[in-house]
Amino acid sequence: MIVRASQLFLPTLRADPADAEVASHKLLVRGGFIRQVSAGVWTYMPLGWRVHQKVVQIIREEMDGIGAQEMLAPVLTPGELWETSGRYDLPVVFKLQDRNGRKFVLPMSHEETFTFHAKEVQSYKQLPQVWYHFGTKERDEPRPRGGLLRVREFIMKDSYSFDRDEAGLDESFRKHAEAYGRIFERCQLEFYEVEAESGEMGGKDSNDFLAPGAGENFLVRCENGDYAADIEAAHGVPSTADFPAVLAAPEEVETPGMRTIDEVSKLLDVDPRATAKAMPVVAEGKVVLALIRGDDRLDEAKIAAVLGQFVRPAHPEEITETFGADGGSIGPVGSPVPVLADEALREGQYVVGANRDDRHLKGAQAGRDFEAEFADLRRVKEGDSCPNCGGNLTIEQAIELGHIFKLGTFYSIPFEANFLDEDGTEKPLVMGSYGIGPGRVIAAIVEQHHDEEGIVWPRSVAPYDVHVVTLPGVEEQAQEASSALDAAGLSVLLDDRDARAGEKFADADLIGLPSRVTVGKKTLEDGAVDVRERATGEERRVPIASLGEAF
RNA sequence: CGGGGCGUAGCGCAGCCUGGUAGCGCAUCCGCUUUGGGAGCGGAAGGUCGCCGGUUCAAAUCCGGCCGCCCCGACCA
Repeated sequence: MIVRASQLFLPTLRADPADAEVASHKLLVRGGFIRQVSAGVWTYMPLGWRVHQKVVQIIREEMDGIGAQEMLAPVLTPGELWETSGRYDLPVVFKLQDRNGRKFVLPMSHEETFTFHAKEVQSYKQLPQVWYHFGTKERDEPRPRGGLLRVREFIMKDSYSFDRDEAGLDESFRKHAEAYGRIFERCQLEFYEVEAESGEMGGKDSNDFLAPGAGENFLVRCENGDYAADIEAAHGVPSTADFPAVLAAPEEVETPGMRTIDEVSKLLDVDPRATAKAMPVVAEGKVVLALIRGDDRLDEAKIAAVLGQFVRPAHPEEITETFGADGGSIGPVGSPVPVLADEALREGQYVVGANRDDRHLKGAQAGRDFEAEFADLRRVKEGDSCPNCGGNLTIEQAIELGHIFKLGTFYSIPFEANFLDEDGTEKPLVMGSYGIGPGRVIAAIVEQHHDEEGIVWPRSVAPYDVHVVTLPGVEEQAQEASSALDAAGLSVLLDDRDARAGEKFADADLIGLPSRVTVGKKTLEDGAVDVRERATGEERRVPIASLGEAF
């Protein structure tokens, strides 16, 4: 295939768009791949759509490879299906009504619809089934951002597995994980499969596929490659505290006006890591005192996992009412409410609030001076050690490319999606669901494959294989070169525009096809062209006659 | 939803404080010259200054309300 740039809708921009921050957003817009229509709503223009199609085809091949069956479910979905699952009232769900006031949902994923169809599965003999589609998803995101990173409408490949039992689900889950690995490898992505929070899905196990780069997730990794986790699920070993001399009993000290760990540790000349921070929270109407080491941050996802969904920090009035002291001076010793302490505080003696204004206690020790439940509450941070090998942990931003869930019977029970098993009993289907966002895959590829000049597409997803740049006076030779490449099965973008060489080269670098062929006046003398690799800048001279074999 | 910023030609911006016929660069169109890393000269086209209202002889500019977009946070299959 040969496409002429002079006829192509490819509006490249010389400057970065003013509202873009991340590299993939800037480059995809500048390169004429995508344009914004509204916040979090994008059009894929011809080049961008070609990339999307390439990614989709890779996903399709790998899904088909594990026996999944492609179909297409509608966007417009009756509200009753979502009332059945209980998801109708989630705030991110787009809802609308028809002229008769009948409720509809624009779904953000299709569990309900696919489970609805799964009611037609009758017998264990038909299992397992794996169905998927590339469907348009809608989400009333409170805050879209970062180009394709977080959007309100997007295409997702979502698949759903239906098995007889847990063992079958494990197998479907494993196959998906392997297929996902192959998909991301074919897209030349560096990625990590990590444990994830299941959110509102009610599922048990769920794994995220994270690609380092920009993005909204934080990936924790060990330098030795034996540990990777999303920060919300990650465990780190905190650095060792520098404890002062051991005390036989807690000792009260005056700390007038000292409210923060920083102030207290400076005043008392104590390592902040040898202090403990008390954070009263309210869960289900009850106050609990969360206790973490002075240098740590409370991880809200982790405390929510222990105390339940609705945890909030206590209000100042609640604190003084409960503890009889200001928030800067409260502590676990003599606490009127249960203490939930981070694992790091099991051993050692810490400086804590005395539950009296302007007083702290030195040498407070869990088990001796106060009772506490222990849990992992601290947010992993730079400088922590790997829980497996003790190596250094690093934290980097990452894009969530895909998410795989073991749903179990969360949907099949309310939908009564049952089958008759070998033993003659009726059982609910055991389900899994598995998503990949091609748009995020594209963003991640650009994040990981670009330089100062523009995008550097991996060949597997490049919109075209070769960019042929024609300089003036050699139009015929450029056509000849393009035909040779086309005959060799390569797709060609022929830049036949009446533009200056520099402009064409700059656009070629920006658009980022893997190879560039320059046809210029020299070609008239030697019948050869310059072939340049976008990734390396390496250039070689190749006769047009043998261009086909040069790739 | 809380905090901050922005809205003027296709893109990037100035003008607003201190009201008086709307400007710059790039892009676009025509002509000539030029042509291996974003050319030069000459000519031209293109804007309800986000929207509504108010103040004023006069509003891009001052005041009020609304809308949209970006960033941080909250939120988040």
